[in-house]
Amino acid sequence: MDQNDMALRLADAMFPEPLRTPEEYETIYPPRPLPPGARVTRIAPSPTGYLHLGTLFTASINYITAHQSGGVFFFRLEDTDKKREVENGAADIVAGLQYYGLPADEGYFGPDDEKGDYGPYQQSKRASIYHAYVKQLVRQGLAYPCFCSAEELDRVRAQQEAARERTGYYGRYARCRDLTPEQALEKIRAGLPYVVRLRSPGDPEKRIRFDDLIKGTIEMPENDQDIVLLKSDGIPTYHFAHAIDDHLMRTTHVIRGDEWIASVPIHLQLFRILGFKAPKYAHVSPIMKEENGCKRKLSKRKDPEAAVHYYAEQGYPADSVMEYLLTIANSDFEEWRRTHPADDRSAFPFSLKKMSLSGALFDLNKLNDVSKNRLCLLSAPQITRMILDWAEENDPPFYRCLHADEAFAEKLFAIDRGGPKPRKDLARLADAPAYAAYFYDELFDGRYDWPENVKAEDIAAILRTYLPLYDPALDRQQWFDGLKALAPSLGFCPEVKEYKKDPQAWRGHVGDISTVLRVAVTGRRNTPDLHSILQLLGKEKVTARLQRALDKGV
RNA sequence: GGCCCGGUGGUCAAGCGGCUAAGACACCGCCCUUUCACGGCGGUAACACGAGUUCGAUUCUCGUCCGGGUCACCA
Repeated sequence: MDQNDMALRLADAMFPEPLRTPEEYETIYPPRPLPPGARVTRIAPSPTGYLHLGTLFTASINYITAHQSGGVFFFRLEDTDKKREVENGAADIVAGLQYYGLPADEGYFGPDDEKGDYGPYQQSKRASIYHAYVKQLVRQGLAYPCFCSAEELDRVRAQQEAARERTGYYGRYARCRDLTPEQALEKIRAGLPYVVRLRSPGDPEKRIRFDDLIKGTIEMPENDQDIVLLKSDGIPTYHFAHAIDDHLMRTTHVIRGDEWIASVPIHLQLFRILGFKAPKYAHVSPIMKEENGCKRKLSKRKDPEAAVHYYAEQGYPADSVMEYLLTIANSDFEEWRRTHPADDRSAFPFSLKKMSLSGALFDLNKLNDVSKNRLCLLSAPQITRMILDWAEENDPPFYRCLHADEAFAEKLFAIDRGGPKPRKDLARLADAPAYAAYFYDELFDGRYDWPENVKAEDIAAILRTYLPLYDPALDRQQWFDGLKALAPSLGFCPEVKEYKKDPQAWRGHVGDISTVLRVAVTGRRNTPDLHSILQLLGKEKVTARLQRALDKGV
């Protein structure tokens, strides 16, 4: 029996189960009938935790890239590491993408819920596919079983480190590589556990070159590591699954985090050995965080803002988060947004080439600004609905107040909204309680932020004088004219301009009077239009608030 | 340590051999204004360092330094 036959027998011993051939898979998963230029992209998360901001970022870039080219964006679950799996991880990620407006066109949607002709989209269900290809590689002598234990591998690595040599399983360190098929067969029959490794044809003296769509041309040494293809439980490693899946699913553009860039030589090698056309790669820089002067990747464990849940809890609408992410992705997005305030984001001419080469620091200020600019565009019914939904989850007392009279709530959020110059008080829905508290006696904290340029005695005088005067029948102009008329008797100037000419002659101006009233009624110096607030509150409450402020004193 | 990638104001960033080195956020000031806002105007503030190429370097080359990533039966 020659070596070739032995290789076949080894392959059969390793994979005794009935398997399809790679050729069959080629016909089962034919090239996609897509117009030229259409890009097929994917998000392929591992369910090891909740949806991460970085995953969302990468997903949005994949989504846009596919959709702007008339292609397909699909979801593949990389659940090959059972040890690290988190209970509702997959469901959370799927739901999160949906919530942020990035639903996949095809792929995994739930344990028994898939869409598309290129599945299964869950790697744990693709074992026989991987095995078919590994079996072929074993037959060709391009892969072999390795019986080295974790301890042996550790020992070798320690030696390599001590000798200042390159670590890993390659060259003369690839001990199982030289096992004859007979020897391997014997160990398998003896029941020894093993992994399957690639017999790497790479030469580290040679260099490979590839064009990353974001980073440009990159040159690296060829891979000569006999990397693991199949773990001892028969499940593939990321590298191997990537090659098989992205070929069979006909991915044209692999857009992923740049922590993968160092393994591109492995991936390219795999595609070549398998006879697949390699996809185009685009490696996205991570979103960073600054901590005592050091930049580092946003960490799921340490940073609450890494988990996408954080934004929902804080009341940053999905729209705001996506807008912020796009400003990071393509810096000219902001300019586009200014000129197209009402357009859908999908109309923005996104380009991978405009992506930054280095990782951006997460900037809360910027997020707030972006979010304010989005929230101020919403209609009163829209924002009220969002606040209601947010509060129901996150602020029950506030919710109860709003919910008791939703029409009233809508009126209060309608103040100064909808005009050409909308206020920008809200960056998050979580800002709403503080913004609206004074409309509700239950929430009004009764603290007063009196202006320091008005004397306490004047404040008291203003309140006492105005107390019986508020008339809800007056419109804004009449109401304010009334304040002006009242001003001189209190020693205040009715015209600000005149006051400025000779401040010494007055105790203040009409603006100060309205500030005093504002603080007495709301406790705050910063509120929307006072007249509207008084109208909404009504005569009885206004009077009660003025009385209370008077009683409490300054 | 090896291999990659990067380094323009506090942050995000334009820039691709010649510019008083854009713009946005944040901060400060002024103006507008009945208050609060919105808005407008203005200000502080940057090419990591050293060589080289060039008439001329933020821009090209090399080196140094700094930052990040990666070197698993994790993805």
